[in-house]
Amino acid sequence: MFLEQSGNRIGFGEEFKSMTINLKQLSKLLKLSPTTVSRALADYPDVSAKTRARVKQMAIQHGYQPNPVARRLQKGKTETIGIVITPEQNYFSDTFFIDLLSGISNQITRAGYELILGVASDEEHEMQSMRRMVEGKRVDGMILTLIREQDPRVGYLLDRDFPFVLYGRTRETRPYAFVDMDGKQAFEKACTYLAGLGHRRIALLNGEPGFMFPVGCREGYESGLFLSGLELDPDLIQEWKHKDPSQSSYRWTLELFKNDNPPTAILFQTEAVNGIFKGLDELDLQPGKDVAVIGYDDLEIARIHRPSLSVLRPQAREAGQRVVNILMEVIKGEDPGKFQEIHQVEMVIRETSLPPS
Amino acid sequence: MFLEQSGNRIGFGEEFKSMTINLKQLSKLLKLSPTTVSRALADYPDVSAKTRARVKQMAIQHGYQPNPVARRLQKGKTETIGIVITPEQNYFSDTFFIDLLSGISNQITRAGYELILGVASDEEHEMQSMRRMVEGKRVDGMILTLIREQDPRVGYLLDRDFPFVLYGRTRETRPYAFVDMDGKQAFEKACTYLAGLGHRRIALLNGEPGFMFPVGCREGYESGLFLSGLELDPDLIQEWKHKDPSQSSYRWTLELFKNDNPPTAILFQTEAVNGIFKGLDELDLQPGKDVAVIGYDDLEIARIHRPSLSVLRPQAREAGQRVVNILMEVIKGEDPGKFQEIHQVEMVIRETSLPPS
DNA sequence: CACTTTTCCCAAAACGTTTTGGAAAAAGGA
DNA sequence: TCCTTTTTCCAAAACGTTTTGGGAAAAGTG
Repeated sequence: MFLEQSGNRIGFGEEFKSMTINLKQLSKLLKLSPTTVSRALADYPDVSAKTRARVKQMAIQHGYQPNPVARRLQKGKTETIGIVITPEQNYFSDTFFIDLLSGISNQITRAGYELILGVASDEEHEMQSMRRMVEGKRVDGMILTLIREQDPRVGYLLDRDFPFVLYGRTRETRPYAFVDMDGKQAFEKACTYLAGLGHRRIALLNGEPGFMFPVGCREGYESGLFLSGLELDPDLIQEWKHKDPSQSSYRWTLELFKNDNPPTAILFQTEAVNGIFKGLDELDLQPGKDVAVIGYDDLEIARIHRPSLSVLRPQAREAGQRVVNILMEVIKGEDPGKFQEIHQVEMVIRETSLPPS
Repeated sequence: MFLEQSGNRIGFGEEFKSMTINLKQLSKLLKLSPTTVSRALADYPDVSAKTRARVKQMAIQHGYQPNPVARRLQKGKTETIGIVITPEQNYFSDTFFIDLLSGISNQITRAGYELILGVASDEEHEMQSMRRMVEGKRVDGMILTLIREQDPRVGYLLDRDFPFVLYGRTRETRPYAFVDMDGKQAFEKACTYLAGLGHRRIALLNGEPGFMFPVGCREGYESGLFLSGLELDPDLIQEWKHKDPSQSSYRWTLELFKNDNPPTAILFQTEAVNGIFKGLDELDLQPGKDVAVIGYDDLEIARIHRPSLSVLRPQAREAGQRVVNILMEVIKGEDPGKFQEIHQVEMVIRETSLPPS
């Protein structure tokens, strides 16, 4: 018979190698059946307190950890979550995203799950990477970020009833789970704040069209203007491109002040700050002094810049943790429609949001 | 008996669900044994060309993909690679890192493997996350980045003979596999180039001490000075902190020009460019005009800045791919000592590297 | 035709768990 | 004491593959 397994004798100088004990080996050591050992470790009530303690002690002593692959096969779950990121879209210039990822990763680890990562260069590869995970039975659930207004990924996953949670929202009538930042409320707040300071001409540099987030930002901006009794001027609104935030925002800034009646305040995503500040500098305008500015996202640059930048600060880590907790519920079979969270965004007033001069 | 499995009948409106065929089910459809089907798909020579074709066709038709978990259990391999990143160290402000990750991810996918990601907030959690992967038998190999001069992770992995590849190097006498950028050659090249233009006072803002990369940079810098017949002035050398690249580099820049004999050129990592440019701006010095500057890493800011920034450009994607290919060899049992690659770094001359005025 | 070789296929074992469905032993109740 | 209930354990099945070790049929060979 082949039942004898290579033992776990610890030799000299080899303390670390083959620190890998089996359930079978462990049970042999304990003179118990594998069944009992497994159940003891899983705290089943049908194993006596005494043996349970004995098993656990021995397990610790020998550093036993159940082989996750075997467990996954038996349990019929991969205990794995997938996420696909796309560098082209300038994700990583943003400490915000790493915070989100950090929250996601830690919470997944806490649940004993794994996070597998795909890096896709464009929309097509993004889909391809996701399909590999889903159809290849490599994950139990997906996390989606950087959501587009029309996002084929969402339809794909809904069609096959595959568990997922969005960080963000999309235009889709079927119920799905998401965690999103309240961009609308944030921009409304920033806008009314500036108006309250006396600003009458407030410009908005919005995110790239096609994505969902800028939609809310614009809504908040318009609502903020309305609440403050200000009129909307299309000349004061523009979008920047994900591919080159600085370049497009720089050009727009120059454009903006050719206006007969230029703005006294600008709202934008902090990612685009370099271009805007460069543009202002070229026009001999000082941010915070000649023009009030508020950015969305509290990046490092916002804190270290002089004058320091007033910002809207989303809580990325917390959001990441919520995404994971929700995904776990959806995987368990809970109705995804129950989980639709919109998180408030804090405003941090620093030095660039003064009244007009 | 329980051998009967739920069939794979495709109903109306349920085209997508349970697109999940078994090897057993597939073999039943083909009226062949699971053995033969498995071997046919794996191109074993002991299955006739005709049946092989028939099997493959049917497999495609039903979208059969072997369950990776089951395969991993049988093969005794996880087909998974682990990596742990640490946000504190400002990784992600760097498009360089996402390029590296992109190369790694794509190559891993090509090999049919998975990349699992850990995000650790500090050194301790970094180790903890790696131990979970290694001792929990969750990965076949590890990729290490941001290597320290004394790096406990390397000793840990060497001690237990666990396959790994470093992106970078460390002080360790036992042989191990690594892919590294030739920081020494790069800084030497930049330094001699500047000296060739006529610069006599060249400053270096180096990376944080304790990490391995700055060691090579400094060597290259010193060697470049020496080759150009210039003397080393300790006042012209400083380190910045990973925690706040901009802040520390900003302060250093101001300090630097209090010198009686200030530099006419600066070498640094592009990550720190914001602080340096801010400092220069405050001193009314124009980069490229009053002070020549060359950065290490071709970040977006380097290209869009006016004047555009001359840089040293490491090929991150290619390096990532090499790391994975090497790791696969090491996992196969090849001697890690055979794989020690140092990649050349290209210099891109743009507008900030002119002769002294 | 009888023997050997080659071609083609398959049953069973194995990977390391968890779950199922008891069964033996101990305890409780009369 | 005898029956019932509770406690405590375990053998076997199952998860879905790949690998092992043949074995039957077909094809050569003399």
